[in-house]
Order: sequence, then structure tokens, then C-alpha cells
Amino acid sequence: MIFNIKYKDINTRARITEFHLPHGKVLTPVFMPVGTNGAVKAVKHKSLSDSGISLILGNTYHLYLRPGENIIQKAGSLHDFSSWNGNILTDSGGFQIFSLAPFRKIKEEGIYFRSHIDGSYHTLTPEKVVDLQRIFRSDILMPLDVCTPPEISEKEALKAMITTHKWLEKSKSKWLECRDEWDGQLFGIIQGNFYKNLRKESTEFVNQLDLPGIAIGGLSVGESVDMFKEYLSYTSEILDPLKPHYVMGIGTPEYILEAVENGIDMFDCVYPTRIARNGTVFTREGKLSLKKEVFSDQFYPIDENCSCFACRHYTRAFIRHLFKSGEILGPMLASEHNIAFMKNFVDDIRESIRNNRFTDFKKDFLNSYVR
RNA sequence: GGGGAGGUUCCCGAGCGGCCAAAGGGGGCAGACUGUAAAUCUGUUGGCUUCGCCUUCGAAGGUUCGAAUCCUUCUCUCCCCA
Repeated sequence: MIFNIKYKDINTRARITEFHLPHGKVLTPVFMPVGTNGAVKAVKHKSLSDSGISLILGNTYHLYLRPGENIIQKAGSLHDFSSWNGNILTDSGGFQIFSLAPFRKIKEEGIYFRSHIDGSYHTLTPEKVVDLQRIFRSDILMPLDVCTPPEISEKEALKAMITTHKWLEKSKSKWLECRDEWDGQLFGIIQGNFYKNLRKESTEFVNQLDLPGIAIGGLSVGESVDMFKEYLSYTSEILDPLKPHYVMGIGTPEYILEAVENGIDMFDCVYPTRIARNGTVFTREGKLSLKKEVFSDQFYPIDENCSCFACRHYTRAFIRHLFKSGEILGPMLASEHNIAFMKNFVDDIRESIRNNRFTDFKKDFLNSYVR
């Protein structure tokens, strides 16, 4: 994969990079909206491409259970199946092992779990997960990993990390075997929970595997903001600087600024689209919970300076009304706005890095962004 | 005009002598949401000087130690017959 670091901030580790994937060029820092089932919930592909989104997520675990890889193979690829012409990064299902814990058992060779849909029994191994993503023709593949919650013992964290490492080696071998079939890029995932020695070991392990990209996993899993910052900073400092850096599962504008400052290039999160569906939108002044009574007679856009469809055509008062009435258009407009917001936000971050004023940008943003 | 069924807290609706400021929905208000089992979930929803008191179950009286629940009258709504 062609990967170029285009600009580096002089005061922080923030940087602008560019890489080429089978479905187009990606400029970082980039925010990737999550489309678990091949669609960003409540958002049309056209809205995404209109907003300049070049890379979205899909989820191997979910797509494997439904519709199943056979259907996607028949369709040609996940892109063909979903009619999305941009890039797709597929997450492995490692996070589902974590979030659907009651249904699964982790063994050395893989995970045994019951479908959350119909209770049927399944097995996912690292090899199988790579193979599924091969069938999907994912532009970026994520390996199966073991994501763990905060406050587990060091022994448990070590065990999860070792499993993750073994699985990553298997994933790499499997990926190398089928590389001539398509140009999907496998990233490595760092684990190690909240133990610095383990984080260090995991980072070094992933670095030396020399994969196309590196992801920091196991953050934003319920730890405090301070813990997040501490472990983000600690881990990112020892990443191979010549690879794309991806922090999985963030986030909010605050988290993203923190990540960018630490040299992170990519991030994904359900947060912007989930809170949108639940009635909350981003603005540069902070979040607005549109269902609140105060918005009932605000006959102007969510954000005057936003050029998204929702802001060009609808008022806060009307979108609030849509939410209160249970109209599907409410979540659609809010989701579209939040995605546009995140896109504009990272565009501005990139601009500030290019002008060597990222630190000021961060300070100014946090000043006006009321939590 | 005759017969029947009813009027419960913002709405629908349970309760049918004390455990009732009154189940359960809905609506309202507020909070949460971070590699999506989420167009979801949680809290709250008569007032106050809040381990207690006051007002409240169509209205007014009555029975009772005690009434949303029983009795009387009035009033309103719905259904059937004329």
C-alpha cells in the first residue's frame, strides 16, 4: 500500500497522511462512519459521498451472521452488494466478542459463540475472519482480536494479549496466502489492556509484523477520560511512525483531537450516528439535544455554517418536531448532519496541521465547545 | 320518554371499604449513548416547610374508626328501545 506522510505538525505528533486503497485515496486524519451491516444507519450512500466520506466500516461478525458470506460472494463483493463505491474497512468481530460476552467462549483456536439473532452455534477463527473479509473484498481488513474491559487482572490481560498476538500471526499468514486475489490491506491490532508493560509489548509485537497499518484496540471500553488519554499517549508514542495509525472506537470531538495530537490518523465510532438517532447533534458550540423543549421555536438551522442537507433545508424547531413525532426523517437528518460535522471537523484539523497551528485549533475548539 | 353502561391524576386505562397520591400504557420533562444485539435505554411526572402534612378519583351530601371504592340526589357522556 502506498502510504505518504504529507505534513507533520511542528509542536505535536499530529500529521497529515495519504494512502491509496482499491476504492480511492484517503487523506488523514480521517473519521470513518460505522455501517455495521453495510449501511450507515439511517444514511444513504449518496449523503455520505456528498459529505466527502471516502471510507466506511462494515462488520465481519454481523455480516457473517446475516446475510452470510455466500450472499455477499454471489453479489460479487460487499461493495457490489451494498452499492457503495467508496472504501470499506471491515472490523473483525473482536469487539463483538467483547460486547456480546454472554454468548461466547474464547479458546486458543478461535471463538465459539451463539448467534445473537437465532441462538445458533458458530465458530470464528482468525483464518476464517480473514477469509470472510477476502470474500467481502474489504479494502482494509481487521484481524480477530480479544478486546478486554478495564479493571481485569494483569494475568487476564496478558492471556488476552497473547491470544491476540497468536491470532494476528495466523491472520497475517492467511492474508499473505490470498493477496493475489485482491488488494485489501490487513492492519494489526494492539491490545494489552491498561497495563503499560503489556501495551509496550503488544505495540512492539505489532510493529515488527510490518503490516500495512496499526490499530490501537482496547481503548474507549469504559475507562475514564484520563486513563484513555494516558494509554493513548503512551501507546501512540511507540508506534511505528511510518504506518497509518488507527484508534478503534472513538469518538467525540474531544477524543479525536486528543488522538490527532498523538499522531493518530484514523478513527471510527458509532457515537455520532447513534446520538443522532437519539436526537443529539454536534455543533461547534457543543452538543444539542434536539428533543429538549428549548428548541421548539428555534426557526433556524442546527448550525448556520454547516452546508449539509439538514442545515440547508430544515430548522431546529422542525427537526425537534420530527423527533417528538417519531418521524423517521428526524434521525436521518440528524445523522447526516453529524457525519457532515465530523467530516468538516477533520477537514479543519487537517487544514490547521498544514498551517502548523493545530495546537491553537485544538485550544480554540475546546474553548467554544461546551461540554 | 323507557332501559342499560359509564364519568379515576395531562390523555387512555386498572382499581371497587384500609397495604392508594392511586397498577400499566401514552404524552411531557430530564439524563445517558465512544471498533452498533441501540430510530435505544434510564430517571421523573399533584403540592409543600418531604421519615410528615395538605389537595386529588364528575358535583353535593350521607354511612363508616376509615371511602376512588357503599348510599342519596344532581350533572354529564355513550348504547338500545320509543
